[in-house]
Amino acid sequence: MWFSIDFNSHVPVYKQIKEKIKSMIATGKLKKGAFVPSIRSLAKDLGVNLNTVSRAYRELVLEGILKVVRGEGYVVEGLDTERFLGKKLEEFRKMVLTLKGDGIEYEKLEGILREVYGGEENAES
Amino acid sequence: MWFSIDFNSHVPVYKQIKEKIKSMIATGKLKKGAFVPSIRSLAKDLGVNLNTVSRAYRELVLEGILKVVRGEGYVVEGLDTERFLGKKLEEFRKMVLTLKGDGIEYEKLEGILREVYGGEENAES
DNA sequence: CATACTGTAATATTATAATATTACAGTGGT
DNA sequence: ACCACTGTAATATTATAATATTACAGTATG
Repeated sequence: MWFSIDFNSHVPVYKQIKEKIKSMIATGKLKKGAFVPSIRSLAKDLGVNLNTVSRAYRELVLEGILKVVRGEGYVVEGLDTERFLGKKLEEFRKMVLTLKGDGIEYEKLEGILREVYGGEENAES
Repeated sequence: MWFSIDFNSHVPVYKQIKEKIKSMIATGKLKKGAFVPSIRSLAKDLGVNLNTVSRAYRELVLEGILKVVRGEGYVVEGLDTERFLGKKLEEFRKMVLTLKGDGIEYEKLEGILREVYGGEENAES
């Protein structure tokens, strides 16, 4: 299995797919030269239509992230990881700004940060 | 002027409106008993259709947040602020989890937190 | 009472995302 | 050659969001 789709999200499925692929390249789970799953198999795994995956892959090709070999599949080309992570951090900053505007205190957010990140650094004992 | 809409967002406009209204109630900018702008005037201000604002208000009534006085307008009823902020924090946690999954370090996020929150506590000198 | 605001209702139209389905074309292994 | 995979293309259908437009109904104020 590969990953999952949030069907309740307002984010279009094809965009979610694109993001996950990028994320997996950024984290090294997908390396340059590797084949991503075939359109049909990924569509089946995710429970979405073939056309939806096709659109995601097609756009990733346009962005230079995948390349296609007809009859064989889609291959990882590369990703500007800096840029990708930069965008993610921009979204984070935007959300923090909104939360601050809603009157949420710094400590509350920092607490959640610690919660998500902490808790495993000394797994023994 | 009231607030603005992000037309590039995948979040539907009527949902953005609902969120902003809730946010303004949560932060006390809109108090119980106050009239929110009329459907037509807000639609004009935001540059959206009357029907879109109408839908937002209608749903806020269903949620018990506004009430309607025919011929007069919509009035703020109330908001479960705890619940509202709780949901926001849940979204925050989700995003942090994703960012962690993307290999972003704790310090990077904490830095942005500080950046957004800091910078005013000692405004003099 | 007329006017100018309110909300409401109904209908048609557009754009986007996603689905369903069928068909065609390239590649590789047997 | 055949078969089982790949990608690709085309078409129709559905759901949702948003728009445009017109019309009706309630309330308040001059």
